[in-house]
This record gives sequence, C-alpha cells and structure tokens, in this order.
Amino acid sequence: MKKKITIKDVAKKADVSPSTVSRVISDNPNISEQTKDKVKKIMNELNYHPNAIARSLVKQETNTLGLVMSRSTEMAFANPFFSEIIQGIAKSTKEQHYNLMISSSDDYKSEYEETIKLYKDGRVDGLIIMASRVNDKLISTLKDMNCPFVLIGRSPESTNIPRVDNANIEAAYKMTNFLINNGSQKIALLSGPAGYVVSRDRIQGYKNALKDNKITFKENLIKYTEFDYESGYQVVEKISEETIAKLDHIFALDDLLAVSVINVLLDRGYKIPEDIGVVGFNDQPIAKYINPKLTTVKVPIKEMGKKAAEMLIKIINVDSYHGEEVIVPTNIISRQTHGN
Amino acid sequence: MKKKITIKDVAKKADVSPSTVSRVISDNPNISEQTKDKVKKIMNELNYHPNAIARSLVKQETNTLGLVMSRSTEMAFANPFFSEIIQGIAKSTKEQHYNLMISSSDDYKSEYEETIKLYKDGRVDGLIIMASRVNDKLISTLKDMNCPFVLIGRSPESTNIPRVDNANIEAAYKMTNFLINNGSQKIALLSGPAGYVVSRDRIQGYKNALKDNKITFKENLIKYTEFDYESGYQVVEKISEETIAKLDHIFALDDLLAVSVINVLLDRGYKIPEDIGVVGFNDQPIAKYINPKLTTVKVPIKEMGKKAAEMLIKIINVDSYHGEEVIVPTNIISRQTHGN
DNA sequence: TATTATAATGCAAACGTTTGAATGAAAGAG
DNA sequence: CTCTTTCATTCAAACGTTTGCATTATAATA
Repeated sequence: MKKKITIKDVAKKADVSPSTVSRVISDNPNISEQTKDKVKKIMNELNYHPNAIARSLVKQETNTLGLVMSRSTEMAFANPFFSEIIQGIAKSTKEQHYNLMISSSDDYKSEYEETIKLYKDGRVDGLIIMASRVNDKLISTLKDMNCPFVLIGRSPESTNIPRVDNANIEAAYKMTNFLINNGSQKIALLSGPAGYVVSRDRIQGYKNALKDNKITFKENLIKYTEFDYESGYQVVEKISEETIAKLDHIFALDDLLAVSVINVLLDRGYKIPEDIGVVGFNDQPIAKYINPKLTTVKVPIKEMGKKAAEMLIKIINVDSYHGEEVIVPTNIISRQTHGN
Repeated sequence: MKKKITIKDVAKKADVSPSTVSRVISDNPNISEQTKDKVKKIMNELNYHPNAIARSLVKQETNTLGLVMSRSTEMAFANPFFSEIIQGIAKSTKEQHYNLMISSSDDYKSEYEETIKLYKDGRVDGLIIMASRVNDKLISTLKDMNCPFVLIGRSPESTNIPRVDNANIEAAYKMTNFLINNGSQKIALLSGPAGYVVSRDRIQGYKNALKDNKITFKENLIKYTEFDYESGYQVVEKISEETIAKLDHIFALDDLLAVSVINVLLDRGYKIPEDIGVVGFNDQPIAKYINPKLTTVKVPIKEMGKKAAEMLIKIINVDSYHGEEVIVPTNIISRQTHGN
C-alpha cells in the first residue's frame, strides 16, 4: 500500500508549516503570493489531495447531503418519479460542490432509523426527505434534533417547514374540471396508497371539482393501490365490466398507474379514448412513449429536486435562512387519452 | 446549537475511560459484561451516536462506496437502465452496512476528475464505474492509484479487471439468430454511440450471426444515436420510406431506443410486427408497458448492480481477493413486436 | 509469602486537517 | 535609534474516535 501524501509532506518539502499549506489551500489572503506559488507547485508535484474526512472532522461539516427514500427500495426506484427527483438533486449538489449520499430501506421502521442515523452519525449536513406519509413522526423527530432538512411533499401535521411541493389539490382540481368541461360526468379515480399525503391532496382536489360542478361524489369510484405498475394493474383488473361501462374517465393519480389502467383496458378490448378516457399525473417520460400518448398533468419533478437541494444547502450555510415553502406550478398536458 | 455528545461525555458519566467506551461499542471481549451494560445504558440515556467521520479518520476507511455515471447527468438518469443499476447497488450496500455516494457530471472531462477526486479526497473506499467508453483512461488511472473498483461493462484495453457484465456479443448473436430463424433477412440496427463498448459488442454479435447465416453485412444498415428516446426518435425519423419498406426488422440496441423506433413507425402508419418487426435490448420495465409489448433480450440489470457492489465490498475488505469477471446470463423475451 | 499469570481498564498517540493566538521580521513613525 | 504597526508565518490545540502498550487488581501457582 502506497503511503498517503498528507499536508505535512507538502509542508516539509516546501519548507513551510502545515498551517501555511492549509492556508494556501483555502486561499487565505495573509499568505504571500510567492509562497502560494511555491506551495501550489509542490502540491502538484506530489499530487496532493486534501483529505476530506480530516477536514470534515475539524470543520464539523461534511459537505454532503443525504437523500432518503420513504418507500421500500424496490418501490422507490420502480417509479420514474424518483429518478427524476434524484436527477434534479444530483444536478444542484454538483453545481454547489456538494456530495450526495443516498439511502433507502426495505421497511418503514428501518427507513426511519437509517435516516436518523445518517444524520446523527455525522455523515451528512442535512437531509432531503421524500417521506410524506400522513402522521410521519420522522418530520417531528428531525425538527427536534434540529437537523437541517427539506421536505419534498407535504406534512399535514407540521406547518411552516421548509419544503417544495406542487399544488396537488389545485392540479387535481384543474384536471377534473378539464374532464368535466369536456363532457365527462362519471370519473373514477385510481389513487396511490391512502396513507400518503399526495393521494389525499389529489383526491381532495377531485372532490372539490366535483362539488363545484354539482356532481355528487361517490366513494366507490375511488380505488387505492401502490405506486407501481403491477399493483395498479391488479387492482384495475378486478373491476367489473359493468362498472367500467358506466365510466367516462379514469383519472390515475400517477402516470405509471395510468399506464396500467390503459393496458388492462386495451387488453379487454376497449378503445381509448373513444370508449373511455384515461388521464394521469406527473408527466413522466413514459407519458409520451406510450400509444396513445397520455394526457396528464405536468409537474416539474426535476426542478423540484433541484430546488430542494438548493434550499437545503442554503439552510445549512446561511444562519439567517430557515427555509420556505415553494410550490411549483403545474399544468395540463393535453395529449391523446382523454375523451371529449 | 445543542452541543454534540461525544464518547468523552459517555465516558465521564459512566466513570470509565473513552477507550473503554470505544471498546464496548466494538464489543471487545476484554471488557466485562458488567461495564458493558453500564456503559450501554448511559449511551442510551445520552442518546449517544458515535461520530462516523472521526471513526473514518482513524480507521482510514469510510464505509462508503462511490458510484459514478459515465454520461452527462441528464443522459445517465434519462435511461431507466441506470435506475435499475442503482437499485441493485443500493440494495447490497444497505445489506452490508455500507453507504452509497453518487456522482455525475455534465461532461466527460469533469466526470473523470470528479471520480478521481471522490477517491483521492478519501470520501469513499472504492468505486463502481459505469464508464465504458472505448479507450477510457479512467480505468488505467484507477489501476495506477490502486483504487479498489469494479467495472460494470467492459474495457477492451484492460484485461483482467474486476467487472460484471452480460455477454453482449452472445446476446446480440442470439437475438439476431432468432430473427433470422423467424424468416428475417434484412435486419437494421439502431445502436447507441459508437464510442461505447456495449455498442461495439452488440454490433459484433449481430455481425457474427449474419455471417453464420451467410447474410452479407451492410454498414448502412446500422444507425448510431445517443441512448435516449429523443435522439433515437430523431435518427429514425430521417430514414426514408423506401429504406424502411425493404426491412424485415429493426433491432434496437436498447429498449428505450426500440420504443422510439416503434413510435416513429406507428406515427408513419406501419403495423408492428406485421409490416416490420422491432426488438430491443435490456428488458427494462417499459418493455412491457408499451403496446404492442416489446420483444427484447433480458439482462438482469438489478442483479448486475447488486453483484458489483458485493464484489467491491469484498475487494475492499479481504486482502486476498482482487475481484473476478462475472458475466450474467441473458435470454430472449419473446413478446409481441417481432415478426415471423 | 513471593511470583507469575490473567483479566479489565486506562494512557496517550495517532488519523489529517483547521484556526486562534503567538512570534518574528520588516517597515514606518517619532 | 527606539517604539509601534503591519505582514507573513508558525505553534499548538482541537475535532472525536481507535488501539498498542502500560498499568492495576485479582487470582492462581509454587
């Protein structure tokens, strides 16, 4: 094992003290240009890289952000939503010279513990949380520890926490309205798990739109499933022909779910959107890959990730800043799967 | 800012030395059960967490793996292939109590530097590399630094390096053969960038199959593009009707590319697979989401990621082990897009 | 009882940096 | 020519652990 080159080696060779070397690294104005040049030259010669761990220890900061997935590892990545979020986060961490550590577990309990641990162990300076279950104690724990974090989503219990989200209620309202204005009355919902805030919010928007249009809401028009293709497919498969025959539209609260809806419908011989319309949510890439192309509501997922990371870094670094709520705009992307 | 609880605080309160506390943490057999209990109790009381950074500094290991994407951030994540790889890696890092740090840049040069830096800075104990350009100097640099790493893919210049890959040549051969056996003669290829080893290998397999079937290879039947949907679409769009009319099959060297092929074909009014067949490579989730469902070659992407991480961890930890080459099996998934 | 082996714990150095305070040299002021 | 100021550099402590070695107490042996 080749011996590691430390700041002392550089110092010795340059005939200065380690402190001086450290100061040229940080470009301290007290060091003369002359010595700066000399030291830099030697750093190159020796191919010296400052040790980030040692630096972290004394500065008490790691320059790394932690990302934790609130769902089982499989679920988390199965949905392209997360790839896009990561994409955004990775982008701004890179831009701001931060590192990104990602963590995911298989069940909620260990997820919770992993998250706390990541921070308590001192591996990260702050956390981006995608957990947004109803009644998630993670949020309050984090607050108690005063761990810098930003939430992607919404936590109904805790107000006034730094977060980035889209206006789910409003967006679902708009989409429902859009369908109604196109002549639909019977709109069924395929929702994600009832335990997620996103599900609740989107359902709320749907209900609001129904109400404003004087359409009575029926609980049995909502089906719940996981946020992945297979679960969605299975749930929709079970719906009887008669039920479907009565429907104008199925509004899936996620694009992947919409795709599963479309596929069981197609498999059963329905024509989309002639026989029945299907719309989604998120505008993930797949929305335009499938045929017919999916009408959906666009949420700028990547930007959300990007914004979240930027916000977190700011929270970590500027004392006076404690975060804000940023709500990104959404809009309907009208493609080929909605009826009219 | 609440003061951080250190090993010293625990030691003081338990009336032992820090060394003793450290030893109960590592469950050193020299410590009596009695003191172990006492110390553990106090660690709980104080909610003490050992600081990973300090630990890393003295042990000269971070318990962290680094993952670097060889493509621009956008590209990397745009293709679900990477999500699946990450998924696998995340799984085994978690299982083995390692952390995962991910890195991606926007161009190749900074990618290279970021990677080296990640390791040189001492943030990670080893690297998983997905770079597999032809003539990638990253590999040799890593070797020179004797940085533990495993490659996902193949590096034609360097032999005998730890890596996990699928048998690309063989797989492409099998698929081509499959198409020929189904009666195809004119098979065009939509390849990823010519600079990637995967592209070359798959093309090689295609050529071999042609040769073994006494079909003459024509260079102009191969088109190159990036590994994302839009690039694929644009390339295929430019192909003339006459050219397409002569084709039996288009073999896309990636599922996402296959989807783009299918879509321009569908947009132009072709029936798949009646007019022309399309097959892909990788068996990404999207293969079964689209309609008609994509015939493709299955490569166990997630398992590759998992295996790579396991191997890397072993390389890091067991002196006598320097890695191996593991080639995962592939097989054809016959669905609805190939003709016969 | 003196001697040695054994078990449990403490001491202090080390890991590679950063940084406030101390030092020294050179320059400017009186 | 002394006194102060300024500038550039060094000293040494600190960050929170781990670990080889020394130390002590206790038990076993002669």
